[in-house]
Amino acid sequence: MARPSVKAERTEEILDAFERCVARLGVEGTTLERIAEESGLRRSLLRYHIGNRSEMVKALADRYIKSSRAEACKMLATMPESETSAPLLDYLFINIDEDQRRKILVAEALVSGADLYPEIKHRMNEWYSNFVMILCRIINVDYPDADASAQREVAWGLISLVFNVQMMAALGGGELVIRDSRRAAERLLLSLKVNDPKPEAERSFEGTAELIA
Amino acid sequence: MARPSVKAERTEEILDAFERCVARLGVEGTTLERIAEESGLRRSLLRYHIGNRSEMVKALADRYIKSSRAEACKMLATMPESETSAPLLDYLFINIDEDQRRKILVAEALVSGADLYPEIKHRMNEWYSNFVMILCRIINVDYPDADASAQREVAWGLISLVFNVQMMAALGGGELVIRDSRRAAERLLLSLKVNDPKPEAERSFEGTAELIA
DNA sequence: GAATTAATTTTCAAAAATGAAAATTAATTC
DNA sequence: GAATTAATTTTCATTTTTGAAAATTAATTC
Repeated sequence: MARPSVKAERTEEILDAFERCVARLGVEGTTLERIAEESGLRRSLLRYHIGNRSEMVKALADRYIKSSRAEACKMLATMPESETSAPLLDYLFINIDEDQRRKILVAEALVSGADLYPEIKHRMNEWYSNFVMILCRIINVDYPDADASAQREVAWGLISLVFNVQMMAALGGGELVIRDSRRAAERLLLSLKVNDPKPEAERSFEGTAELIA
Repeated sequence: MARPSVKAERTEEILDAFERCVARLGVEGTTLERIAEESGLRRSLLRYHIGNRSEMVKALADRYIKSSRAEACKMLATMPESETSAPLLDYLFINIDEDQRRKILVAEALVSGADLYPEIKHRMNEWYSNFVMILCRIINVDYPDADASAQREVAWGLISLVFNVQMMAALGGGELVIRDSRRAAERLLLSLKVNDPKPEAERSFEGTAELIA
């Protein structure tokens, strides 16, 4: 009855370009004009299809959460029944293509930029919790006897390593850092075996009392 | 012979304000006008005392590197002769005041923003290497038999944890993440004891050959 | 208090970024 | 090919940010 809509495709194209910019320049470093250039579209089309700047950022965060969650579930599905540690480490550190690397940098940028966009804060918190949960589920396969908090500590450590290795890779010297990160992650996973059930030694560095929630 | 110079003091004030802004808003999210407001000075004074925007960023990075190096050395000096692990973890995760927290966020912002300011890239690389070295020296006190690469892996893991805990703390839910981070760091340190000298188990998750530099 | 130099304020211009809407073009149906 | 609706282009105004220099004020020495 009229010209067919391409809003869905354009929206994807625009957000793809936005992601590429954010990975390099951060949320605040990315201007609408730059996104337009990156996507090969006019700036007015960003506005027409998505909206103004803050709506653009919101749309980016929304899409990111959704696709990231889907990706994590897919990853979970590809995990073997046992011996998940090696495939997990490969997934997190080795089998990283340009796309996944960008996704990680975008997550960091969104978290860092959350202060300026309060709506994102909650979304990124949710995203992070979900990621930890997925990791714990995988960790649980190889280390079912480790208690939940121990698994969470290790999961958090893995995430920290993944984030930082990509951030530092931007400074150059990528290969060495990747190798070290993977090894450190390996250490964290193995700590679940060695220290289970928790011996006295593990508590030897315990902090002061007010830290215990 | 003339009005006394206050350039040194003003410069410090301005860069202090700049740091406060960068910790919250990132390098690109910080405008000169905002720095002026934060410091209580006119924008023209930033230019007069330091320079234009890129010179401001360069000055910030320079001062950051210097003071950070001094701080790290001071920390190293306060370490005991033995049993350094607990004080190290306290230093990295527990005894963090607003100032130190800000410093960490600034480091992250500078690393993330290095793409836009090539001059910083090298400086931040240097900074990072120095930090790893200091940590290795401390780690070496308690784990002198662990080989250098193992110490470096653990040091890198500690840095990753420190960075991420502060980044995520901005999203809220700080206490739990701090506790988990400290515990994860503890696991990394302990892995140096358990797996030394490296048993076969430690190599069980070794990646493919092309990773060996 | 005149000279001197530094600091500060004021002011203006230019560029960059965003918001918004009018005008035009394109693809579909009937 | 006329009507219809979506997409695209064009255009303009406004705000923000930055660069730069002139004008003024302040503290010191002689």
